[in-house]
Amino acid sequence: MGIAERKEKQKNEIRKLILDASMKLFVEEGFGSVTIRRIAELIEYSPTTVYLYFKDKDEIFYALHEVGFEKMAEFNKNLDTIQNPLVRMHKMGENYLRFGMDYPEFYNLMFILGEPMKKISELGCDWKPGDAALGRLKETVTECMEKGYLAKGDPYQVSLAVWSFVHGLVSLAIRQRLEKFVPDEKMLLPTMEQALNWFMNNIDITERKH
Amino acid sequence: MGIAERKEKQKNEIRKLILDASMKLFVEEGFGSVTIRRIAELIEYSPTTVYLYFKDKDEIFYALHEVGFEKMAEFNKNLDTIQNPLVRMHKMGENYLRFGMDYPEFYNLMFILGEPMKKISELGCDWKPGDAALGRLKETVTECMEKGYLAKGDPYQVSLAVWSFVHGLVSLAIRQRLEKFVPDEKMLLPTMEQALNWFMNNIDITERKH
DNA sequence: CAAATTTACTTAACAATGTAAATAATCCAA
DNA sequence: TTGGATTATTTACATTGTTAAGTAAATTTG
Repeated sequence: MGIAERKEKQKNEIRKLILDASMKLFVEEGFGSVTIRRIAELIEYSPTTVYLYFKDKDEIFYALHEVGFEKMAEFNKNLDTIQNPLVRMHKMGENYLRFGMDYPEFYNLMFILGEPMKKISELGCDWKPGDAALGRLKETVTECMEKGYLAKGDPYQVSLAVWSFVHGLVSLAIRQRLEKFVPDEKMLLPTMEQALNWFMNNIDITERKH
Repeated sequence: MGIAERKEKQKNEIRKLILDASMKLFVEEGFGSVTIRRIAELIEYSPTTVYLYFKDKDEIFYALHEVGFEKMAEFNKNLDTIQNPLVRMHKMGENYLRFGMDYPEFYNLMFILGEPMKKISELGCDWKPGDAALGRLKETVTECMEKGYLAKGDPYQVSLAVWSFVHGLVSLAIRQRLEKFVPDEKMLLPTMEQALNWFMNNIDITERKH
């Protein structure tokens, strides 16, 4: 069926057009500027055409949020060579902080906004990108426990805690809740990294000397 | 000037009418249902009248967000009798988690949404409610350090870390990022409390035995 | 090859939204 | 009572997401 195949291909091409336009708006002007009409304008179709390729706007945001996870994965390429699981975990946290501060709009979409999640819950499927990301953290946590860097326990629980910690830092920062406490914007990331250091020092049982 | 005084009083009465209506909509139907037109409908004025008492919608949300902080303060009334600063801090965290899960819409407004913060940054003033809340945490942290429960260090830094941790938990939970990992909704708060326990155990230097 | 049908797209429209400008009603002092 | 100030409303604009109806072209069918 070369014919149905080409059809499918063309459909995907326009889908990609739409996503590229959405991405351009998203990256250059932020979440709020991604409107159906501006997307349509960019791809030179009528607004309603967009609805022939995506059920609604949330579906577009879901797609963008997946791209965000790919971008985040790039930040984590520097982890491969790190042998020590605790050092790797620390670096993972630093990457997370840096990603969030470098791409706040993406971070927003991935971990804060409701739009991508709506897609998931109505489709009944699960949050694959998030699951994969937390899975990688869990592996490292498990290794840390095995090698005696972290107290033995439920790696899932600890992963959740670590994630919550860095997410808390990033989300407070990018939602302007730290402005009063860290007035100098230049000091924001350093302060967060320092907090991460403190955290890592506290959970590392090999560092405990009192 | 009994006359100008009454004028002022009447003005405040209508302001209160508007805020009460906004609160009703906010509490009963959520953030998205607080629209100028529905507020006007409730108070039986025309929509534009609202603008005679509030510059814009964000100003209303700023007022609501302050009420949220008052509500949160009520949750913390059980702290007064707790002597041990570390136990108090732990309870503070539990209260925070419970408040966030009990009033996700308020939490949203207070710690996630941009609207109330916009008011602040354009007015150039600072985030008083947030400042006060973190201040109380800082006091407790300081006391913990003085009494040897926490390693000595910058209490501000540690407060930020503690806050980030609980905020991370709550915000991930109420923004549906934990659904995949904690499928049973009933287990959400217990899981978060367990994470808090783990956290507290790790930072408490009196508990360290290996 | 002609007719019927499906596909791809557009136009028009609806129902909201926040908000500004113009207009009307009300109130109070002179 | 009159006239200026205050307060409220009417009207309007520019957006938004999204649906329904219409159209033209491509494709399938007879």
